[in-house]
Amino acid sequence: MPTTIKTDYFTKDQELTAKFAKALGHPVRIAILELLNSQACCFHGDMAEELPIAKSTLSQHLNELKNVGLIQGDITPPSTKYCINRENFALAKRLIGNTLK
Amino acid sequence: MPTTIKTDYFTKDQELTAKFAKALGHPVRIAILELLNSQACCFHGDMAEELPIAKSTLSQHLNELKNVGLIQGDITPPSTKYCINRENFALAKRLIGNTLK
DNA sequence: TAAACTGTTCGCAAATATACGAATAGTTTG
DNA sequence: CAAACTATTCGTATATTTGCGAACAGTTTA
Repeated sequence: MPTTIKTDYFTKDQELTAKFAKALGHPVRIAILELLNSQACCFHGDMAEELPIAKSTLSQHLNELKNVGLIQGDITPPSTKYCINRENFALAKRLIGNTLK
Repeated sequence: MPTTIKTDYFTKDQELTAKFAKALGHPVRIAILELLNSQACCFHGDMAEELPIAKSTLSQHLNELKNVGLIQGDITPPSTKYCINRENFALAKRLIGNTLK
């Protein structure tokens, strides 16, 4: 068997593609994005009413989407407004679409 | 607070979109798909040489991709040939792309 | 300042995902 | 038939994800 160097195998793009895809890998998060997409922006509370999960769980999902940059949160207590990050939306679409080409 | 029915909240499309995305949510599986995409088909052994994981782990990843229908395996011992399932590739691209529109 | 309102964070439990090597299962070769 | 070859399955360990309710943190209102 030939020796194969396997250090740092993955490219940044591959890592990023997987990261975006992973963030999309849950129905709740798909639903969140569709909600945000259908309206300009959305408050946490509005989504909590629609989605079949506890508020704390919703916060976690929103946080995951925020961490990969697919959405952004405008925190002005007592309420928080969430919007889609169009730039990263497009990037994610391009990366994933490229993998599925 | 108005009563909201939350049973069976997610649509089939939302579930399927999440499923596809989840399958894409790991760099190894992204790399696998890119390998398969760059060549017509690929043997397990060819990929095992390229990827920084054990063969058994590779089998698991291939199995996940197969389970969601993104690839298909042609098992003719002692070797197994894997190909991309173009139909579901396109479906996944359409569903995820639609979410990110 | 107390109470109300909206979200987040914490602490925990259960379920999934990831990874490896050993053992196993089909073929083909000697 | 034994050995070699390729790949999967098994058993196991660890890490991550998902989910909830309780507790907490900023504002605004009474």
